[in-house]
Amino acid sequence: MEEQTKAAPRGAAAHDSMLRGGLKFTHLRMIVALDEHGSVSAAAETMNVSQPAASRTIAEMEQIAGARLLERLPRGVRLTPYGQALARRARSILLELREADREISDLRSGTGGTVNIGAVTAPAIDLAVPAIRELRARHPRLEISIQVETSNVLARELLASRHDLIIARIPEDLNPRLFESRVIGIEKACLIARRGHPVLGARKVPLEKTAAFDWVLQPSGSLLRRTVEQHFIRHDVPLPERILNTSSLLLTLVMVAQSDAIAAVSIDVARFIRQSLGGAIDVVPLAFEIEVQPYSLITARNRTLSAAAIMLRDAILKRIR
DNA sequence: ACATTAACGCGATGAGCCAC
DNA sequence: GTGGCTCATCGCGTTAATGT
Repeated sequence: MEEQTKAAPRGAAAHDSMLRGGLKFTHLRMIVALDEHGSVSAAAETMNVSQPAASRTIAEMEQIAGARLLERLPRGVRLTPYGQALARRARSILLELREADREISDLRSGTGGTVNIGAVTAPAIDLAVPAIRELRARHPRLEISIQVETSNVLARELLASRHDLIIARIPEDLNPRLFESRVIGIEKACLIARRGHPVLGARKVPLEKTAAFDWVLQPSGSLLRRTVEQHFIRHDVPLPERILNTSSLLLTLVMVAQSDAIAAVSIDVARFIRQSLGGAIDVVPLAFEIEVQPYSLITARNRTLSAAAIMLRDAILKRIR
């Protein structure tokens, strides 16, 4: 009986040393700053305290955690696996607090909420914009921000809590477990050129004919670009040599309209351009289709969406059913 | 060069006491 | 019971000295 009462507490109660030990907001900010800067003095500077104060904060954290959180190196410090675990959790707690801050601020200001969405170009035009239009009609005071970028950029922005949700693909170099995603659309791409472009004479333009011209492509490593490059490799055609890298659709269109440059864009984008620009730009007819990996509606795992973000997500999902 | 430790200062807080 | 005052304590910051 005596042994029983002396035994370590079980379940959740066995893992509350952080709470009982008095882990503070400052500690969370410090471990994140240490992870980002790799030095106590740099972390201290970002938190506007002296370096010894930071050192004492670290000692407190290690005392509370009951584990060594940092390796002291000749130049700076490095987080131990314990430190990394705490930093990861601390980041998520701080992000949640930021979200709570935003939600309270929305409620106080009576704006009806804010929502930040990111999307790659095609679904931005085809899905995000119509969903936003619909939402705005129902909730005119809702503040909505949209960023159009490549999946690489958007996924990182999502993890940094700068977006509530994105329509993109999870980049190969990021852990898919960090996200919750649902495939919502396939994307086909095509090549575009200005009306009257030399390649447009043929019924089916062979790829090798296009390689000699300037190209406008998304930055290296982006999915659309990789897909296009794979077509060149598969058809045994040397890759274009003169490439302008940009993720800006506007710049792409200007380049294509004002020069002999060829660009790769999604079919949805091309359709929109043809309708809107009065035929200044044409689709290059190819003998094959360019299929890009499907895109998904992606949110950060373990992050609760605000009411405004849920409304936008539902408006998007409604359009694909 | 960078981290830790020691000594100290300052402001916030709570306990104890007293007057009203 | 309430408000005002004093004082001890605590938390958290600093600088200076010391260690790696």
